Amino acid sequence: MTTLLALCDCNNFYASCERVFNPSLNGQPIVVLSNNDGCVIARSNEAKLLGIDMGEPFFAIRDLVEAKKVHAFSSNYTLYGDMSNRVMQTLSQFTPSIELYSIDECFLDLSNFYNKDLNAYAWEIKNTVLRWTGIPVSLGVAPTKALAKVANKLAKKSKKANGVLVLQEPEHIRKALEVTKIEDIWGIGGQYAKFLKKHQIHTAYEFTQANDSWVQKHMSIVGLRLLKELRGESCLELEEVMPPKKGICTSRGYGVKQTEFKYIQEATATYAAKCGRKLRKQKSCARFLTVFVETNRFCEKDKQYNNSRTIVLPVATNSDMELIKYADIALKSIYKPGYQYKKSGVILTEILPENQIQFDLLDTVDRVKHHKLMEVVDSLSGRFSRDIVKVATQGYNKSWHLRCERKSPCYTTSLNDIIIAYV
DNA sequence: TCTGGGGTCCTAGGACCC
DNA sequence: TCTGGGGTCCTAGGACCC
Repeated sequence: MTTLLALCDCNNFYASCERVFNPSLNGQPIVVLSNNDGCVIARSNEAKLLGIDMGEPFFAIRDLVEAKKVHAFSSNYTLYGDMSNRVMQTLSQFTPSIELYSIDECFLDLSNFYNKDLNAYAWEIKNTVLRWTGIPVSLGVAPTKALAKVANKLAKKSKKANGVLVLQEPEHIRKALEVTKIEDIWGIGGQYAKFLKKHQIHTAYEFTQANDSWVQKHMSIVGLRLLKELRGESCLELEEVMPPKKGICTSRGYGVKQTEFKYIQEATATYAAKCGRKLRKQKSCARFLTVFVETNRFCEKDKQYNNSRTIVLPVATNSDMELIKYADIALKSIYKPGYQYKKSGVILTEILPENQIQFDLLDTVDRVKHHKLMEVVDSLSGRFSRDIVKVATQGYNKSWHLRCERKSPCYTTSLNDIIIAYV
C-alpha cells in the first residue's frame, strides 16, 4: 500500500499560545524570549516582517521592540506544554497512527485515506485544531517524511496553499523540489548546504539527482536516507511510541553571574533534582552523572573557565537525594574560586529501565525508602505542577534564578506557592 | 624498500533537529 | 548591563586483544 504522511505543525507556536488567552494580541507583533529573556525563540508573522530574526539577542532589538510596540514574552513552558497536549489530542482524532515529533509538530499516517479527497481532509484537520484549541496549524501531505516536510514548508509559504498542501502526483513533487532551496531541506544544515552549493547543488531537485555513493561518502548514511526519502522512497518510519531518552540534561544560565560556591551549589542541586524527575517520568535510572560549569564566554574581559566532571554511580539511581549528593561531589571537584560563573548543568547518561538495575551487595542506600519518598514528591509536584517539595541543598535563595520579567500567567494550570523542605 | 592484520569497543567530535 | 536549552545519530580514530 502506498504510504501517505502528513506533517502538521503549529504556526509560530509559542507566539500563538500567548495569543489564545489574550486575543487583543491578534494582529500585533509578538516575540517570545529564551530563558533569562536572552534571545528571540519565537516570532509572530508581524514580528518577522519587522525583520526580527530567530535567535537574535533581545538587548540588540530592544529599541525596535519599543518603537514598534512589539509584545515580548518570557517563555512559559508550562503553558506551551499544556497547549501542545491539547493540539496532539485533537490530531489523534483523525488517525490512529501519529508520531509526536516535537512540542509543535506531529506526523500523521494518512495511508488509509488514500482514496479520499486528501486536500479536504487536511483542511478539516486544520480547521478543527483551530476551533478546538485556538492554535493555527499548517499541513503538508506526501509519501515520505522528508517530502511531507517539503510540502509543509510550501504550504506555509504559498498564498494559494494557505496552510495546506498535498503532494501526491510525481509532477507536483518534482515542481515542489525544484522550488525548494537546498538549505530549506529538513536535515541539511549550514555545513551541508555550503558543501552542496560548492558542488553546484542548489535545490532539492538537484540534490535528488546526485549520486548515491557520493552522498553517502560526504554526508553519511543519514544523508543517503534523506536523498532516498526525497525521491519518494520511505526510509524513516513513523515512530508511534516515543523511545526513552538516552541522555537527560538540565542546565541554565543564571540570572546574574555568580562567584560564591553556595549559590552555584544550590542551582546545580536544583538541576540535578529536575533531571531526577525527568528520569522517573520515563521510569529509568542513570549510572553516569556529569556536572559542568561555565563562565560567560561573551564577556571577553572576564577570566574564562569551563570544566566538567563525570561520576560513575555505584548503583544506577533516579533518587533526587542521590543525584544531588553526587552532583555536589562533582561540582566541588571542579569549582574554583575567583571566577564569574554564568551557567552550570547536570547531564545523566547510561540510562536504563528502572527494573533492570544491577544491585550492589555492599549498597548502603535504603532504595525502597528513597523510592517511596520520590513517589510522594512527584505526586505533589504533579498536582501543583511545580517543584513545591525540595531537598534542602536546593536552597531558598533566588539570586541565581532565571530572569523572566515578561511571563504571561499560567492560564491552563493552577499555581500554589507552597514550599516544603526535606533532608 | 620494507615495518602484520583483523576484530571490537569506546570516545570525542561533528553534523543535524526543534 | 543583557547572547537558550534541550535532544538525536553517525563516524573516525585510538586502545586493546589475539
